[in-house]
Formats: sequence, C-alpha cells, structure tokens
Amino acid sequence: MKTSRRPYHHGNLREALLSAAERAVETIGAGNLTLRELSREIGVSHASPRRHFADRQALLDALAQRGFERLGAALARAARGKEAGFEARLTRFARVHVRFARRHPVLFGLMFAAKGRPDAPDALRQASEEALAPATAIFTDGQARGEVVAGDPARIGLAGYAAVQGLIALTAGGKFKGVPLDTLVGEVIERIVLGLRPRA
Amino acid sequence: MKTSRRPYHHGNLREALLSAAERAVETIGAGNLTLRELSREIGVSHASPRRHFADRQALLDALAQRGFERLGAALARAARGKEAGFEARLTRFARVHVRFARRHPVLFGLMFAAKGRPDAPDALRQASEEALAPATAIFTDGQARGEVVAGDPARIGLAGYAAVQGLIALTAGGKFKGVPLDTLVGEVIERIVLGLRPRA
DNA sequence: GCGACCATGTTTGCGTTGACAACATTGTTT
DNA sequence: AAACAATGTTGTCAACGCAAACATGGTCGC
Repeated sequence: MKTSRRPYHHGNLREALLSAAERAVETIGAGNLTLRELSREIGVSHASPRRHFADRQALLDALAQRGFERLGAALARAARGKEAGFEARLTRFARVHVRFARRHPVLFGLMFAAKGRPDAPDALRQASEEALAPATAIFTDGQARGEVVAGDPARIGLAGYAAVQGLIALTAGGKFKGVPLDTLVGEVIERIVLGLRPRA
Repeated sequence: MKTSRRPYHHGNLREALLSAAERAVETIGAGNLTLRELSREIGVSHASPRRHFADRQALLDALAQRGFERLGAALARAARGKEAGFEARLTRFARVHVRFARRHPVLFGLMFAAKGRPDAPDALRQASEEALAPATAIFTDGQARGEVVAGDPARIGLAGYAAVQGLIALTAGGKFKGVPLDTLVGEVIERIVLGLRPRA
C-alpha cells in the first residue's frame, strides 16, 4: 500500500485542466465542454475545478488568455525584421496569424469572442492587446520607408488588419479548399497593398 | 368560462419562439438561452418548443437562417444600381453589412458560427450563400467598367469582402468608439480600393 | 352530422450539469 | 506539535435538455 495509487492532491490541477480543456474544446466545441467530464477525464472529483476557476466561463477565459499569449509570441516573431519590405513583412504576419487560426479554430473563436465580451477580465483584454501590438509596428515602419500612405497608423492599419481578420473568418468556412492557404494569403495581401483599382 | 383564457393552441408558436429567442439572445447571449425560459415567457409548457424545433441547436440554426435571409435582402438592396461607381457601391454594401452586424451583434455571431459548423443544415448553408451573393456582382461589374483589376472575381473579391468582414469583427470589439462607424467604413473601403501603397 | 385522423400543446419523468457547502487531507509555518 | 492555508472530496440542489405518453381541437372523408 506504500505506492499511493492516487495521491490526494493532483499537484498541478490547474494546468491539467487547461490543457485537457484545450484539447477537448477543439474536438467537441466550446459549448459542449463540461467541467464534470473534464474532471472525470483527469481523474479528480467533479467539484475540484472550482478551486482554480470560479465557474465554467472563468476556465474558458483563461484558455482564451493563454491563446492570446501564444498567438502574441508567434506574431511578434513574425513581425521581426525591420529590414524586410513592408509587403513581405505583412505577408509573414498574416500567414502566421491565419495558420494559428487554422490550427486551433475553436480556441481562436473563443479568444475573439471572449475579447469582445463587455465583462471580459482585464488580464484577457490586456493579453489580446499585447498580442496584436506587433501589427502597428509593421505599419509605422512601412510609413517611415515610404511604402505606406501617410496618416494615422491605427486607421491605415485597420484596413490591412481587417483584411487579415476577415480572411480568417472566410477561410474558416472552408471555402477555397483547393487553394493552399499561404497562396491565398499572399494574394490577398498583395491586393490590399496595391489596391483593387488598377494602377496607371 | 366561455372566454377561453388560454386557448389550448398558441396558434403561431414557431414564430413566437423565434422572435422571442431573437430578442432574448441579443440581451443574454446565445449560450444562456434556455428553451424553458423561452416557453415560460411565451406562456406555453416547457416541452412545446419540441414540436417545432428538434432541439436547442435547431432553434438557433433557424434563427441564424432567418438572419441570413434578412441580411441577404438588405445587402441585395444595397448592391443595386449598376450605374453607380464601384467604390460607391462597395461602400454602400459594406455600410449595410456593418450596420446589420452592429444592430444584431449576437445574431450576427450566431449566423457565421452556424455557417461554419460542419454539420450545418443545408437550408442554412444555402441561405448564407444567397445572402452574400450580391457581393460578387459588385466586383464583376466593377471589372466590366475597368474600375477593378482583372482576375477571378471570387479571388479579387475575397480581399474586399475580407476587409468588410474583418472590419465587423474589429469594430465589434468596441474599438474606435469615437469615430462614427460609417466614416470608418468609408475610410477602409477607400483604402482598400486605392491600396496601402502610395500611388505615384 | 360524425368519427378517424393529425397537428399541436401538456404532463410527467429521467439523467446531466453548474454551483454550493461541509468536510477531509496534505504541506507549511510558527 | 498545533494552527493554518491550500487543495481535493462528498453530498446536495435547482435548472436544464430531452423524451414518452397523453390531451385538445380542427379537418376531412363518408
């Protein structure tokens, strides 16, 4: 009996819950995630998650926050390299962004849904802002190099970033299945950079 | 006792459920919608919705479908007028689209979430495609007038429509509160039409 | 007229869930 | 070693979705 089959304390329940939830959510959908099933899977009692998350929503918010932190790290990496041209940089940024959304579609939806909620926790809000911050640098640098029209970077960037965000929403629908995603992103960014109107 | 206080049959429960649900969803969120509360509000028993919707999801899907039908009608109206220039037409289209999303944020989220679900009903899928169809006409007409670069309209339009869709997602977050929405849409569309790169 | 039929709402019940309170166990601090 | 804080467990409750059996009232063939 020396080998305690199940130590009374799990040891790292919070992390175990988060990673199990992340996997579960991606397969069954965020709406179908139940704390009890999660507890069952991990092997703890049905009320233990309460010690770490006040309620179901708090767990989902924590999941979203972690998502923003990971996305932010990936985007920051993608946005490095001032030397590169604006379009190349924006394309890299967009590709990373889109790939993340593709790889974790449910988590991604969760992230931006949580961000939009009026009662979103401050930590989540802050994580989302930090994650997306690298975008503005790309635009201001582009302006400094004369590759981007003048104006408030936030407003100029809105058009570009909106296109990226929209592309994600549209490709999530599964449209354009035949075309490789990176190709599609490259095309859209080029189109956004050059404009829809033909150039002289 | 002659005046039947509550006629046994409601008469139009399906519609009553849908409109009550649409209102409720917008205030408490789709996830918090319960069939029982809905039934209580309407004044029927908690199991009656089952006659009209197989389950909760079916009701939400019907809600989304109705949403696409209304959005489609509004977009079709906005896309009329071949005579108008491409940019003006696209701007009107975008404004109507964004306003709809703003006025019914939860429903809008529901619509595109349902559309993305792999097991979405055919009727819903079809409604969503029809609703968004007017967009391609705007682009092909623009190409015919030489106001839009050549190429597969679906691919060209992707950039434009992605921007609209992304703008919705971003403004839903409540950013850019100070700026009137129509102004913002106009700016973004102009930027998309002209491109981010300065014109000679 | 009238009885079978059918659409629609009701009643009752079951299993699951989120939330909560009281208690148990373990590690730490004094 | 005694108090304490952190963490997990057990038991309970109200609400929910779903389902089956039943009730009601209009419609249609005859």
